[in-house]
Amino acid sequence: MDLQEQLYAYHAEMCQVFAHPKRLRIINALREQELSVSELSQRLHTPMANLSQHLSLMRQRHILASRKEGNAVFYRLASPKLLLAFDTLREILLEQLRQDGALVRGA
Amino acid sequence: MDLQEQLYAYHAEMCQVFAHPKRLRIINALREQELSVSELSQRLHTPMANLSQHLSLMRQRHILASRKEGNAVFYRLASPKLLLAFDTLREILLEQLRQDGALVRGA
DNA sequence: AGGGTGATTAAGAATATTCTAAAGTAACTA
DNA sequence: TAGTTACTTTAGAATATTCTTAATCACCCT
Repeated sequence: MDLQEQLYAYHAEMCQVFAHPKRLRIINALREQELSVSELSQRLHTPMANLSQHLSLMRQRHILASRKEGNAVFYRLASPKLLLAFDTLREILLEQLRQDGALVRGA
Repeated sequence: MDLQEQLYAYHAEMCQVFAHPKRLRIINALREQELSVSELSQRLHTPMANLSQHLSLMRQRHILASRKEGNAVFYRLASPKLLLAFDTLREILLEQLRQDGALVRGA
């Protein structure tokens, strides 16, 4: 595999993180503050085992970073630029929905 | 499913488009000009049948638009903002690779 | 050491994605 | 109209993702 392809492969792996609603919700929840797994579990109404798998994936891909305190583990966004990409895509999405005359009014 | 969840689901569907290296290459190839399927096929060294499936997915998700001329079909990016998101993510990626001391120098 | 809490890991079933090969469609050309 | 080109669609096998349940790990406390 040449360098360009390698880069595209990494790029795609990174984007995979965004390709699941639950992971997007995690990112959004961590927008302003770090949270522990159990706090996330409460906010997102999601079992810890499941969350833990998503979080681990996101950490592997360097989208999230974590720190341990006692026996709680706190996760945070690894890069604030992520939110720029996140928000840009959401903007495009909202434009599309508006154009399609779709289900969403004032979202 | 409530509205917020619906939005996250759409958002994730959209991001899925970026979660495959071949689709990222397609987007990059269409950065400055529209291209026909056979032109893409040559540039990306990918069979048309396979390309066609990726293109169709991307059109469904409103990432690409197409136009027919004779019996050629030309595809183009649906929104220039896509490139902003694309490039932002690639920047983050390159920063990571640099930090990791990883394989890539001057990419 | 033993028990409790918070988090991770493993196993496995259900589902989704991706590719190849073959068949099908649409527009051009002789 | 028959053949050709450009593209799309279908079918199906290989692979990957996601979730649930149960087991395990790490840290704290008495």
